[in-house]
Amino acid sequence: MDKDQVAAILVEIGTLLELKGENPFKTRAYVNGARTLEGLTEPLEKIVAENRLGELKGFGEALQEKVATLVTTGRLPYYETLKGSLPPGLIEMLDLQGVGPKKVKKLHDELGVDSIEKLEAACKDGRVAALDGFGEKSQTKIIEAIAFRRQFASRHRLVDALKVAEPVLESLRGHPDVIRCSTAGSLRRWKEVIGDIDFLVSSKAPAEVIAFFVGQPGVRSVLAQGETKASVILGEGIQADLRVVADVEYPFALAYFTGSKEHNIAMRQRAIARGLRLNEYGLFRSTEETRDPALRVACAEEKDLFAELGLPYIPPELREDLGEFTAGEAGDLPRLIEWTDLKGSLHNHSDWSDGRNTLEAIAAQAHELGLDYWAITDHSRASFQANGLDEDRLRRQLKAVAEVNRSYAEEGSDFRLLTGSEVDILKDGLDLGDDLLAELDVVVASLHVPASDEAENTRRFIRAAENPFVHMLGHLSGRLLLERDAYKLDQRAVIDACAATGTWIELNASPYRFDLDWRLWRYAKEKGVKCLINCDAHRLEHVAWLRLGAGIARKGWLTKADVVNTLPLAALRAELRKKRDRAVR
DNA sequence: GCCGTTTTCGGCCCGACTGTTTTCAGTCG
Repeated sequence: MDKDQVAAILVEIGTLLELKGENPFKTRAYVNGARTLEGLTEPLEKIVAENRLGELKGFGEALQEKVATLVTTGRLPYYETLKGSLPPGLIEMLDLQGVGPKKVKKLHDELGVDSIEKLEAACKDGRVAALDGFGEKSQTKIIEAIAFRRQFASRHRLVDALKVAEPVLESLRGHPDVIRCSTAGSLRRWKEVIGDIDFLVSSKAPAEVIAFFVGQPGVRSVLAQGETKASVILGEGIQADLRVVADVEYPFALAYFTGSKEHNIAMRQRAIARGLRLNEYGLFRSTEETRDPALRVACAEEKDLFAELGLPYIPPELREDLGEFTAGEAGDLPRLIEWTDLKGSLHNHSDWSDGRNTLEAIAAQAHELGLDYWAITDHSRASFQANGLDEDRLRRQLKAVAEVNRSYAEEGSDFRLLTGSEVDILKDGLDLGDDLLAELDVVVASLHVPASDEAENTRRFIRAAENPFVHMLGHLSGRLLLERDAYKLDQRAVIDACAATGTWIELNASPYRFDLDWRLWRYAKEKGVKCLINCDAHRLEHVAWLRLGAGIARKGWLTKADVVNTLPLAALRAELRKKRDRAVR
């Protein structure tokens, strides 16, 4: 059983204990343990085998024993007994907005409700409103929550959230009562998948701002509206929360609402260690709960707050409590890549395979945007569903690319299309021969039809990395966010092989992929594996994904020096030759 | 269930909003 499966079970144990009315700190210990496991970059199996679970944060005797049992036997009797003692529908009921463990327990104990369907029925005939502690409004809200859950998923891709958040932010920025404003939460931290959108505003007139916010054109319903905060559902089914604070509180609130929760807890503890108290209203010279302005440590911006706690500014992308405090104290925080450092993309498609646009149109756009180069790496023939190119068509495409480049050269422009292929990794090797690969500027090797066996997939990737003409591996895990899990694959073993062979790894910037996952880049970087931030563009507008991909690279602690496609064309060509030259020697 | 310059017990981050309360519990972030 791998770390994600084990983590999911720990979370479920926590939830089941909550439903049983257990001590909330006990339930939280399980969830904390799960978070720790999810953040691991080395195989859980190895940690268990080496008896090192106890070194993990929040792992005492009970968790060590349970996780070891799960990893070694794939089962856990404690969990099975616990799960068997509660109806499975109760967990699903927790998904409902405004319904938590206490209410589920009461609904189950008093009405025998053990599924969303039965809950809906109980609401419709008024049995819920008649319960102690419930009323008409609770009943109506539950009915609405059930309808909402049916219509919308509660998780959204970053790109979809940005699309609705950015216009609202612009709108807020233009309001006369808004002094400062920002997105916060997981959106600001650039998580690949987000639950809801958070906005923060500073203002002297919160009521006006809140009224303006809930009246935005995209708002389809208002979940809550108070004096300092409001929650709405936007048209696309994404929940958005607004918080309004005084301007003097803004830096503290921004840090607080940006999170992550784990990062905030560490920040708070740093404050406590200095005899201070941190909350969303300020950093106070007090150990008691207070909002006394006289006790507030003055901070004009977030960076001042970090400085008070003995830290350099920590960019939002790094605020996951995954080492930013240790690195910050040591002065080792990386200077993160900016998306404007990127000079082009080395994995893209055209209408020769499954892309939408012609070579000419693609080149014109990339040139116009001020990029230095853009590689055309259409699919190889094995991807017949994508109209993959066989050797003849690829040779013809090389001529067509040369033709486009000639026109830029004649204009005196340095912009160039690069030739290439996204060659399929097949069972017994690559879909194109080495002779032809050697003629291409850029070779991306990707797996599109995985085996069901982890070792087999790992072997195929390692073999591709060993090919001297393969520059990089494409969308390694094969995951599609919110749609499809990663292939069964030992990603760290593949990263090791890339390190050994001088092969690069792509950070596929498609917001459906973001693959390699940001959590693995620090491992790759440690091993000396370089990154390429590639659009995998199939349409002109996908060039915008460079910005998204760079944000994910930032989340993976990458600097400009770690990313090959920050190099200008001549230097890039030199890098592209290195692995091949080494093979020839 | 975890943890320890508050150290083997007694804490565990903390505040806003809602609804059902007549002073607060539940939920959420």
